[in-house]
Amino acid sequence: MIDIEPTYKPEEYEKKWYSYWLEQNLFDAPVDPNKEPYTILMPPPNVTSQLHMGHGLGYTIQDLLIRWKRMSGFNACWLPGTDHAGIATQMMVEKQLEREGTSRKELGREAFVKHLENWKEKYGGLILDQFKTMGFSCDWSRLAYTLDEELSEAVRHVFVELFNQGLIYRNERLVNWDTVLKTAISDDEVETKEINGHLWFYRYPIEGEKDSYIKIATTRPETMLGDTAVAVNPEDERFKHLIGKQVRLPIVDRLIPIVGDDYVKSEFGTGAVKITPAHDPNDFEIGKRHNLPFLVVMNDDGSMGGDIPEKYKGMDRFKARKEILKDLKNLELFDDEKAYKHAVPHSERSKTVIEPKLSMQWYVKMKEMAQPAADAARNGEISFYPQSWQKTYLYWLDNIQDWCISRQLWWGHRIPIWYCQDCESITTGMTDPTECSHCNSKNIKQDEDVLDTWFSSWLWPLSPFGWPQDKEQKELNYFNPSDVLVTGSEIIFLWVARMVMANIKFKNRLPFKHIYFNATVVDKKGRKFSKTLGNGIDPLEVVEKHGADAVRFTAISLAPLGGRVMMEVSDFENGARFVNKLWNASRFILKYYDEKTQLKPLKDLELQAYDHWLLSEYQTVLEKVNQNLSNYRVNEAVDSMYHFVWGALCDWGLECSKGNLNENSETKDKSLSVLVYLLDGCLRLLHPVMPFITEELWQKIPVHPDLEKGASVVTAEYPVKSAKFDETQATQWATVQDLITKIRSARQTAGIPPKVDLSVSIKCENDLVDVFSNASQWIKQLAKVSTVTATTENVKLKQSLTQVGKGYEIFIPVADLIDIEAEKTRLENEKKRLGKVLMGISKKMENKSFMDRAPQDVIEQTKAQFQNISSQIDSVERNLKGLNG
RNA sequence: GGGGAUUUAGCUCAGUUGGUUAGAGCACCUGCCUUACAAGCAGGGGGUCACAAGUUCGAAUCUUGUAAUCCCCACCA
Repeated sequence: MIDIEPTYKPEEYEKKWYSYWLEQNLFDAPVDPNKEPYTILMPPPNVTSQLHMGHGLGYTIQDLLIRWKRMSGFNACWLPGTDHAGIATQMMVEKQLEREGTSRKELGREAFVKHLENWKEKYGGLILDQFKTMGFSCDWSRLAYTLDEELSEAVRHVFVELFNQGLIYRNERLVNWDTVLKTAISDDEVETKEINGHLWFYRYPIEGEKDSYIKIATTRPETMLGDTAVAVNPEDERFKHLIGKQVRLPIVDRLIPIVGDDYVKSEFGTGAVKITPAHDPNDFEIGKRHNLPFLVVMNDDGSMGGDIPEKYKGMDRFKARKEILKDLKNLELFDDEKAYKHAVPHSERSKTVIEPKLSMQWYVKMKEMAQPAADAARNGEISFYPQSWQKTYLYWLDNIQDWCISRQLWWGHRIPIWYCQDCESITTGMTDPTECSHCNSKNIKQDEDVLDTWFSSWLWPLSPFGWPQDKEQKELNYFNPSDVLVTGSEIIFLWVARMVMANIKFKNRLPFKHIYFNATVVDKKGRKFSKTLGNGIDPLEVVEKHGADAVRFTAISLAPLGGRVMMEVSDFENGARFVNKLWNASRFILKYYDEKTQLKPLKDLELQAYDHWLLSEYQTVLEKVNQNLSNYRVNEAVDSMYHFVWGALCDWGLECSKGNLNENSETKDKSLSVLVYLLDGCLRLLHPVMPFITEELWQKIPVHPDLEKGASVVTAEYPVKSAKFDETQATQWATVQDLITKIRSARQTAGIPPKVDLSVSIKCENDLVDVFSNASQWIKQLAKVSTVTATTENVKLKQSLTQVGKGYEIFIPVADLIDIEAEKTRLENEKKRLGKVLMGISKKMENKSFMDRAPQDVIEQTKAQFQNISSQIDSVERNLKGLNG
């Protein structure tokens, strides 16, 4: 007897096995030319972040795939790492400083960066430990961090390279300015939100004409301080004559021209637009077209500033909005206010309203790099799961804008550009210069800004593999391209598309072949998890309660391909139940195994019909699982495992075996040979989903002669389909199951107490007589009846419970145990139901076109069905008569 | 405004080239401590497949339209 504790206690096994795996170096994937690599790049989490359910799901899927491929014989490398996450981390630390009553300005750049590094040292490893708790099998020897020396060198290499190729340039443009974080952010970090705002109408007096005005409409009155024109459509009859004239800008008392520009839509608002070139993207373009001055009237923090009336200086932009309106009213220039719903850009990070700001920033030219990245998707070299994301990807690439890569932050890779204070030229290079490369002046100063975090992340497929330092690039050439990228669709542009571009640009090949977008985790009301709502699920809390395997199993079984997945804490009980089931099933099987047990190869055994059925189901599940995993239909793969273990192995396999296991006989060894074989297979099958419990159990089960046993289930062979059963017997057993279910049903619907002894007679077709007779031991056992007789003869039994199956009828004499009337009603209903079905079929068969045009096999099927249903109806009718007489 | 989806049992979803009486999990009802598991076993109820039209011998499945919901992209002041 192999003793297993009555309940599975995850905390007792998880740490133990994880350490064991690490000791045995089972997750490491050194370059091995004799083995085919299978690589997944882990999307690096923010270095200071904590594990949440989103990670829980996405990374569990990756671990599932990696473990599956590792067991399938691949050199599986899951590259782990973390991202310095410029904005997020700096924001976090700045908040901390604020609580401590200081600020980054007060500390100064050097001290602040030092502070951040300490912070990273302190909290940086946390999420990686959490990954270990989840059982993730990353190749920890390759752990990378975007600020590592080698990775930083790759960043610099790329910057210098692109700069030298003229693909990086500096320009003054309108950027998305975050007034809270005081930095520019890229278009992709902006989210537009519908806001219930206002459209305000007011007038500007036309210079030199008494009581003549031009009326404009705006959502942002505060920017009028920086107006340098009013624009109208040149075709607009109402305003044509005004073009070329000037208006006197109220409050600031400045003369500005009225210009004609096609951009203005006559039908919107008043048909006249105030133009603020330094604070609005459209106005910026108009400003350029008409050579208007660019007047900046706002400070970095969103307060008003510049050359404006004293009263507004330093006033917050939203307060200034109200003040301006008040002042316009006082001047009797204000006309009207209308409720107006419009899209307003917000910062993804700080959530504040984005301010378009005129400033000098660094950009990467993208068009040229985007082309091959788009082609790769068009010609199918790179494929998306779900496929529909391809369109989104292509749309973005086809309409790509240049990438603003400079950030006014201190946390990140500092831009390797030096400005000469004397000749004003620019110096860059792989090493920090000491003098200007043009005039040799020592008077040079490095750019204050750092690079966008994604400028290091986009090199993730390359830089962790020693690129570009390693001249031979053995590592990179082995692992790149990786096989699949598993990530969230929200970073398809920020990260995914850019990695494709970088990999093509610098390695002339793709970073990965497949892109799988995992579902977004939301609550039962469809809301995203958020701290403020408090609706999140902490995966670690759930792990503590149910164990990592239960969490992994549940997460995967709930997650469809793409889209959203609703989760609540109670869902994880499902996983816990399955873990418990697997534990107990194993406990049951192994209980009967002792030193006298001799496991035999399956081919040497004379198996029962139910064994063949079990083996057949097992083969089916193996095929399904491997196929579904290949298609990234992970929830379906897990679903079929669950159904095999619970519905086939436990509900039928173990139940059928019960009669055979107690005796010290050949049947016991035979049963155990099959059960241990299947259990071993199930543990391997389930291991990628539930690594801990499967390892604990697998280590305990005896070696089966048909199977190999190694040091760990981590590296055991993943089972694949290979027929080892008799299909005929498997099918016959399915009929026996059907019969057993019908007997059980008859008994329960008639309300016969379980303790009452029943005997069953079966009238059946000739070939079923043997099938049922051979199975009588199990029919008795599972249907809880004392005798079973099967015959082709008509059975004449009065007052019987009856059931009709395909090719057989069941009679259970019950004398006065049943409510005859209730039974009659049941049979009448059954007759009605079958009648309806038969009607449908006969309609089909009477339809001449159906008989003429449908394929032969469909017609045959329909005929057989007709036979079947009619004979069922006959039986029901006969049974009804039996009850009456 | 453009694009991508979704709509099947009370809930979450399968249903892979159109073809037996549309499935699963959870929830619900009933009966059971039957030699692992009451975190269990057994049985059961529940669906005009969003709506409408079309193609077809045959539609949950294909086409078109309608409605509702969700996501992404977009500079109409």
